[in-house]
Amino acid sequence: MITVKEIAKMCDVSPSTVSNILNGKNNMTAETKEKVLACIEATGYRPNYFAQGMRRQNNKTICIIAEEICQFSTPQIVESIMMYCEKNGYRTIFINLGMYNKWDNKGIKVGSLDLIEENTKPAFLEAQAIRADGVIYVAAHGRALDIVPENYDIPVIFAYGFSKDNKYKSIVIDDEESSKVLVEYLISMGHKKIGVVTGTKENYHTIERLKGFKSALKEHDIKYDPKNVINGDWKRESGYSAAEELLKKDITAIWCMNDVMALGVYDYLIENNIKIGEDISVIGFDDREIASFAYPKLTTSAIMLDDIGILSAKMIIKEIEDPSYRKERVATTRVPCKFIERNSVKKI
Amino acid sequence: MITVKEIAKMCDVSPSTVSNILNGKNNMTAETKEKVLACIEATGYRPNYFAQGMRRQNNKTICIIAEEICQFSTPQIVESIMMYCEKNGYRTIFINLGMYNKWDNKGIKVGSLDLIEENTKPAFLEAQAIRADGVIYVAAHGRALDIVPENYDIPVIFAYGFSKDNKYKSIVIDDEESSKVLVEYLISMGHKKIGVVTGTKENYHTIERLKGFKSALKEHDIKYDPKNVINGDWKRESGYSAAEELLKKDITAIWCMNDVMALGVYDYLIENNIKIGEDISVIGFDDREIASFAYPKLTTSAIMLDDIGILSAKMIIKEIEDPSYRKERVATTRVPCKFIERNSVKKI
DNA sequence: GCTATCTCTTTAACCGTTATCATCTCCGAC
DNA sequence: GTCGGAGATGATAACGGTTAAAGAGATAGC
Repeated sequence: MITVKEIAKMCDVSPSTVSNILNGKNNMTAETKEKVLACIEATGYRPNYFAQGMRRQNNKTICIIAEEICQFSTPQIVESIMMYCEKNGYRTIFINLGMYNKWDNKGIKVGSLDLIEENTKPAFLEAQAIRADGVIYVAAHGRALDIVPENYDIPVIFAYGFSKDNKYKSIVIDDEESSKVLVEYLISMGHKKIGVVTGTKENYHTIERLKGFKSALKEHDIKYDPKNVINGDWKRESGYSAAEELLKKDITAIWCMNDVMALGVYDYLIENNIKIGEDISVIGFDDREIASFAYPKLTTSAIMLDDIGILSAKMIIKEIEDPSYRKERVATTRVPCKFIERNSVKKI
Repeated sequence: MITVKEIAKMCDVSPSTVSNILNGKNNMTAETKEKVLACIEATGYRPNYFAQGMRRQNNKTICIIAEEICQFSTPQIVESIMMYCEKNGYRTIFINLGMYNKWDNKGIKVGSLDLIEENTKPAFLEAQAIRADGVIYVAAHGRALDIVPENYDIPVIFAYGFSKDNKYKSIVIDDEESSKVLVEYLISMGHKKIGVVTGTKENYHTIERLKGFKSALKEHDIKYDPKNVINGDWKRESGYSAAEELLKKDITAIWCMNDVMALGVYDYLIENNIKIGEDISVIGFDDREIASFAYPKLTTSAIMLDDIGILSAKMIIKEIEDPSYRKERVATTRVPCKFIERNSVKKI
C-alpha cells in the first residue's frame, strides 16, 4: 500500500508538503500542488486512517451502538444519525448487538434478551478503542438501561430508549401524550367503552401508554375499567387472544399498544366475521408498514424515527463540542408521534 | 486517555510486558499477569485501535457498504454478515449509502437513484483509507453495478446484487428458478391463465423472474401471452392499476413480482368485492412482513437473507485468506428462495 | 566457581501521518 | 549593502502500540 513517503519521493518534495497539500494548507506554489495532486490521483493514494487517527488526536468519529438492526425502528434512526453526522463533519462507526436475534455456534438464530450487560459492554469498550468522540445507543426494547461501563469518559446519548436514573441524556417518544391523542380520537368518535391490549408488563412503553390512556379517559369523565385491559406481549398472537377475550365484554373499540397486536385483533375479527371499522373499531401504535397495508387500513400513531435520529445526533455533537452542555443534566427529551387517521375506526 | 505506558508504570513492568499479556503470549509469571490484568480492569484501559492497526499491518476488518439500510432486505443481510465475520475474527465497518433516501441540505429526504458512481466511490475509498481487508457491497436495487474504482486492490464481493461483466464475485437470489417454482405451483393448482405484474423494466430481477415464468409455462405446454403481462414498478399503486387491467382479461390468477404490488392487487380486489383466493388467486415474491399480515395471507417466495449474508461473508474471508481463490473467476452464486404456501391461491 | 540454559523482562525500532519548528530563497526597504 | 520579512519547503519528533532482539536473573551441571 502506497504511503506519503512514496508520493513525496515520486514528486521530489517532502512528505510534509504532500500532507499540507492534502490538508488544505495553501502556502505552496500552484505548480507543486498540481504535480502532487496528479500523482495522488494516478496512484490512487489514500492517507492511512489509522496513522491519521493516531496523529491528530481528535478523530471526529461517533459510534452508533444498535441493540437490534432488524427491529423495524432501527434502520431509519441509524440512517438519519449517519446523515446528520456526516453533514456535520463526523464519521460514524456502527455496531450491531443483534440482542434479540442471537446466533448459536452453528449460525442459527436463537431469541434472547438476557445478558444485556454482557452484550453491551464489549461494544462500549470498542467505542473506546477506536477513540470515538461520542456514542449513541439506539435501543429497541423499551427498558431502563444501566449499561455504560464505570468511569466511561466518552459522551453517551440514548436514542429510543433511556438511561437508568437519568445518568445520560435520552431521547424517547412521547408515549403518554401520543397515546392520549389516540384515545381522545376514539372518544371524539363516540367510543366510551374501549378495550386495551398492552405490551409486555413492566415495559416502559406499556406503562407510559397506559398513563396516556387513563389520562384521556379522566379528562372526559369516563371511568377506567381495568377489566377491559388485557396484557399482551407485543406479538400478533397476543392480539388475537386478547380480542377473543375482549369481545365477551361490552366494548366498541380496541386499542392495541402496537400495530402487530392490532393485526392480531384483525385476525380474530376476520375469522369471526366481525367487520373491522364497522362492528368494532381498532387502533394501533407505531405505524409500521403493515398498518397501511392491512384492510381496512389501520389508524395508528407514527413514530418519528428521523426526528429521533437527527435529535440524538445533534445532542451528541453538542456534548462533544460543548463540555458545559455535557455536564448539564437534562430531562429526557420526548418526541411526539404523529397521529395517522385511516379507516379502522367508525364514528358511533 | 490511558495508554500502555501508564499501565506499565503503574504495574512496574515495561510496556511490552503489558502488550504481551494482552496478546496472549504466555512467557510471564502468573503473578505479573494477574497484577497487570487487574490494573487494566481497574482503569478500563483499552489499546488504541489506531495504534494497533498501524503497527500490525493486517487489521482484520471487513467493510460493509450498503446501498440502502432502510430497504427491507438490507438489515438482515448486514446482521448475518456481521455475525459471521465476528465469529471468524474479523471486525466489520458499516457504511450506508442511503442511495434512495437522499437528504437535502435541510435534512429532508429526496428520492433518487442517480449518481451511483458519485455516491459509491467515496465509500470504496473510505474502505481503502481504513485499510479494510475486504469489502462486501450489499445492493438493494437489482442492476448491474460497475462501481469499484480502477486498480482497486482490496477484494470485493457483491451481495444481493452483481458486478458488471462478472468482474467480482456476486451472490444473488435465484430469481429464475424461484419464480418457476411459484408459477409451477399455480399450474399445479389448476391455473393456466395467469396474469403477471412485473417490476421495473430492464431491472435484473424483472428480467430473470420473467424467464422463470416463461420456462414454467413452456414445460407445461401453456402458451405465453404477453398481453397478460403488465409492467409495474414494484410499488403498491402499480399493482392496483395492473389488477384493474388484468381483470378485463380472462385470467384466474395474478402473479406479482413482489409482495407490495400483490397487496396493491389486493386493494383493487377488495374494493371491487372480488374474493381473493376464491374468485381469483394472487401470489407474490419476497415474503416481506406484510405478506403474512395480509388477509388472506399471501403465498409467496421468501428470500433467504441470512444465507446471502453468511455466504458473502464466507466468500470474502476466503478471498482474503486465499489469494488464489481471489484470482479465480467464479460464476455468480444463486441462492434459492423458499416457497411459502399460504391462503391466497385456490385450487381450480 | 564458572558457564550453559532457561525463563522472564526490557530495549529500541517501527508503522504512516502531521504539528512544529527550521531553513532557504527571494524581494523590497532603508 | 545589509537587513527584515514573507513565502515555500524540509527535517524532526511524536502519536501509542507491537515485536524482534537483547538483557538480566535464576537454576543447573561440570
